[in-house]
Amino acid sequence: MTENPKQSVRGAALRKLVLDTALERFSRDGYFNTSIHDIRRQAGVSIGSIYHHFGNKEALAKALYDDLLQRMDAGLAEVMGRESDCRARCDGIIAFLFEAAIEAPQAMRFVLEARHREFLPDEPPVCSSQPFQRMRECIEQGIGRGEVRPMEVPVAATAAFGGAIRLLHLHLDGVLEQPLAHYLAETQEAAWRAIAMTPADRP
Amino acid sequence: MTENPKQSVRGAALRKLVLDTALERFSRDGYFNTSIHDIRRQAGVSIGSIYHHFGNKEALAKALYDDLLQRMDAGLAEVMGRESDCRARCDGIIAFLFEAAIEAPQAMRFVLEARHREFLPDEPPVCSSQPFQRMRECIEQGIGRGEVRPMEVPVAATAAFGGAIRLLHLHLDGVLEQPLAHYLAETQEAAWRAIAMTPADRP
DNA sequence: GTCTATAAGATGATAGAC
DNA sequence: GTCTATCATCTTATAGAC
Repeated sequence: MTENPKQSVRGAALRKLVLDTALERFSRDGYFNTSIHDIRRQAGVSIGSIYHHFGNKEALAKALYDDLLQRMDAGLAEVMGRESDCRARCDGIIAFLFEAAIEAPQAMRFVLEARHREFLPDEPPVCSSQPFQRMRECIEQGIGRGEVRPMEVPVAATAAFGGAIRLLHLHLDGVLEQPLAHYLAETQEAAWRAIAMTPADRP
Repeated sequence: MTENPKQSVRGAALRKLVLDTALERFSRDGYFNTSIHDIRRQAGVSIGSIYHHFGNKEALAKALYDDLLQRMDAGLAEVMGRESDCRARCDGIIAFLFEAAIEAPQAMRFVLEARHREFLPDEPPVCSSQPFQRMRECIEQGIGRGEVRPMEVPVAATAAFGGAIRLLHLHLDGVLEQPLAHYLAETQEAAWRAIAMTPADRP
């Protein structure tokens, strides 16, 4: 049985195809419910090619994970470069997360929902990854500049983005009545109120 | 090889022992990294007993899940009965979640972090479960009474509890510098500010 | 680099004695 | 109700031809 007729897909393109297929299956069924043979079948390539490019299943997941985290980080970096004050940055970050969840729900699901500890045991928790660290830095700067109330940084960071992330989960779980974008402005406003320095907070 | 010498643990006690063991392993290694044989070995019972009491692995996970959700819901119900105004209820709910995460981290990890969809495919998402619905109701009532700003309910609910839940994740991932309790008051305050009706919001 | 066929091991589940 | 022994299947991974 020929898997990849005339080997029309080869090299880097084959690698990309396998990654895309893995993302779809991992995000839909989970890492453990997806066998290498599932990916092989759906991608229409041979199991030998998959092992040639990635070595083993865990390394395939890790390649995917690194790729997605890097793309997410690039998006956040862009926001941080574009905006300068803390409110605008928080708004931009939340808007970016929403857009990403709308346009690339599978990627978002894999980054946000997957329990990476269970299949990438040597990986630090997601919350220690670059994108999440960037969010924390944004808030830390905001505190330093007096735009955000003085608070413990983990509290401020989770207060700022926890609501949005939680709403992202609801969206990905398909339990929201309205499209995600409908909730954007209110989510940004609530996030900022949670941490904003108000006149009454000044000493 | 005798597993349960003289069958000292039997009936309901055996069932409980299996559930406790399953919780520890599922929460530490994940559902898919835990085999029935692992649970059998650690609990010191026979595989036959496990299948007698639960039928299959998925049903074991479901029994555990239902049990934990019910306990969590009971805790939230207690808070709702004790407090009447929305701010006190939100504070109480967050305090309860923190206490539960401190005293029963394995249970919290299984309820909050596990991807139940992947091993309980017929179960609705956690966010639709009783405890989470209760939180949403609390906020909805707060809006109705004018204690919370008029907002989309999903936004208000995630804004109120998303930060706390996110911080719980950080705690369970072991990335917080301080003990969780240290962050309680600030988390409650930030949660309330995110949704509170202020004089300036009144028309 | 890609392919097919196969190996080696683990897993969920069952049968049947006590 | 609990036990041991065993099964059938699936999974990851490798070998070796092209």
